[in-house]
Amino acid sequence: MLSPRVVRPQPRHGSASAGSSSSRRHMVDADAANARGGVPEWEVGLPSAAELTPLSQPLIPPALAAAFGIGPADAGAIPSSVDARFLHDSPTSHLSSRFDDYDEEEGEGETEDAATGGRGEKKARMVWTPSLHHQFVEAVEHLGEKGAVPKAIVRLMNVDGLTRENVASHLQKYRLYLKRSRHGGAIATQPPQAPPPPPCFPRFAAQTPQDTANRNGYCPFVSFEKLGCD
DNA sequence: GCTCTAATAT
DNA sequence: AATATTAGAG
Repeated sequence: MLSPRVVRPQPRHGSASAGSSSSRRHMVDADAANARGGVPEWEVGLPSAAELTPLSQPLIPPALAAAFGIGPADAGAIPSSVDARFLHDSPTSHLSSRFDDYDEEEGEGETEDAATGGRGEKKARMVWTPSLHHQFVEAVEHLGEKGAVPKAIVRLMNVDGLTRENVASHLQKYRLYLKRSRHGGAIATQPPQAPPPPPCFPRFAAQTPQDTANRNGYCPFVSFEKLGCD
């Protein structure tokens, strides 16, 4: 029940700004997410399957939940805990979902603040899962170039807990991506030669050599190059 | 004063 | 690189 509302806004660097809206940020602990991506020791201390089962098999498979836009899975919202790789996009991707509800119990593992004096509240960053991004893109396209402003987008997406700031930030990047796409014709960071796609996953069109690198099939997050063009 | 956006920070 | 935060403009 630890409510992270006592967040300590550490003073930036001598900026005298005092207008922080106290809207709650709800995000998961970044540590949890980070741990997901970076555990190199899989083979050492693998927990028994019995431990994993209850976690990986909630009630409904994430993809299914996503398809129906329902559910505890919160398809679009689950950070990296749930395999976002299964949620490329859903047919009905504009139903509301939520990505908060994480702040409810995040106090469970918080121990460090006790040591440092109670000001160790960390805020997790939001994760734009493929589903969320898809909703985002749909909203943007529906609103048109002129209407696609953060506020409207947030409204259209109707995702609980999604803030205007979240969208604004994402939108900024998304626009950059669009610009770049138009300019170089394609993502000009890679040679026009099409790398021979080794069959990793049928559902994943291997697009970049990076995918080849990820031949274990795990895509932590699909960035704009891969997400954007829907 | 609010929202948008570009710049900047983490 | 992805997201957050700030700063300035409209």
